[in-house]
Amino acid sequence: MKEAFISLDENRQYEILAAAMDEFAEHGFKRASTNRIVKRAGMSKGMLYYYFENKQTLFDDTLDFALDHIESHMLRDISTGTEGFIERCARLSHKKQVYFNQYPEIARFITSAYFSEELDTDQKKRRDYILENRERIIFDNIDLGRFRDDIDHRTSMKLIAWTINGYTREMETMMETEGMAFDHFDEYFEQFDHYLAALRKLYYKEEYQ
Amino acid sequence: MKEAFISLDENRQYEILAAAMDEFAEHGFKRASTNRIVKRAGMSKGMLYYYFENKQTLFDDTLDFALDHIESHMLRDISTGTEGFIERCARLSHKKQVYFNQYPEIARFITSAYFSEELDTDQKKRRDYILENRERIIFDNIDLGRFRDDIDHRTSMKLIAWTINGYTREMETMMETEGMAFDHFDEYFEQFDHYLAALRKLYYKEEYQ
DNA sequence: AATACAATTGACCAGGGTGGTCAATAACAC
DNA sequence: GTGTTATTGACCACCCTGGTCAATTGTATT
Repeated sequence: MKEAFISLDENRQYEILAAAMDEFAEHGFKRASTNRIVKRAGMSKGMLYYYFENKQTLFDDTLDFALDHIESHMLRDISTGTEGFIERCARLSHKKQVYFNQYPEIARFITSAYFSEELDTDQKKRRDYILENRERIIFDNIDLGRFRDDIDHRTSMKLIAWTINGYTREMETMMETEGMAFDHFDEYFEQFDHYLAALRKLYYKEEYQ
Repeated sequence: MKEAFISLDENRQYEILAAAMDEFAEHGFKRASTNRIVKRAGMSKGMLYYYFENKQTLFDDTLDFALDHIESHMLRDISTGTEGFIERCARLSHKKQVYFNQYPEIARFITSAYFSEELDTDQKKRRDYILENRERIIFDNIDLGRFRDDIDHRTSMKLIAWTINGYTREMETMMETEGMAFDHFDEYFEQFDHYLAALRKLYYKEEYQ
């Protein structure tokens, strides 16, 4: 990341990094092609090496950017006030959904990096640290009293988490394959509320439904 | 697929097709390497072209084999006697789980082919037909009377399907990353039964729990 | 207009991988 | 020994790779 790149317009910076993220996500580091990256970004080969030292540092800088971005955009404002587990799950899922919808390149890139063996030790550490934050926060400060008592609380939480993840996953694939328009977005939130109400009826005591 | 390949030992046939499936799954048709395939299969370059016309027909034959295999191994014996939706979902998930565990190469290959744009029209049709069979069968002949009536049956079915898929997905990734041993397999089935009992308590009338 | 410097291009390089071929063997049967 | 089949891997022309760099264009300052 040379000064030439840093002094670039922020939108242009993102376009270039997005091109790199798409290519790395699709092919991994080794088989990613710098030629395809410059084609995706709409620039000449020379510019890439005017902006970055080489392919490796391009990848490193891109990963740094993506992890920073996730930390500052998706994981901030996740306050942990006491709430029911259903509400907690819904909130986190929704946050993730919105973020992944707004920055699909970053989502794809990080997802592929999550399973990649091509990262060095430091990169793996940082990736794991950031992505496990979400796991840590999900069980913090939960009002367990809302659960019905004839089912083990841990069991309830597992089942609820799977259910909500399943719903958001189905929405993701629907949006990917059909290119969900904005008018369906309201429908999506209505549906979500409907299912959450059902979950409360299933898992909560009457007074918390 | 020349006679030379057909007259081969069945196990050896599978080894070679498995090598091809792994390579195609990982890189797609275009970027898959015949050199890596022969290396994976432990044979010389010449043999591949002694067995198959060229890369394209190798892919076609491999896809045909995989689809046939799924149809005859995973989708047979799915009788549709009347049963509860939880039991139906569990049975199908279990069948899929066992099959994908036994033939992981086929699972990976078909999964990647499912999102591939490199298939021709006929191949896409056949793939869609076979894979949608599972979707069709899942709602057939369900004893809806078991559901509690204060929650819409369709809602219940959606929620249950998401839950069970979430569970099996978690097991799959656990097995992939940690290399689940056989002694954990019993534990897995115990857990599964435990969660199914909870689901029955949540979604069924008392007399069906 | 002239100069200086930054931004930008794409032809070019050596090296490596590609799908596919084929003459040379090895293995086996008779 | 002979004929047939199984098997090898060096080899081909071609394409793409990461990276370079002389040449060109753009822009601001004098």
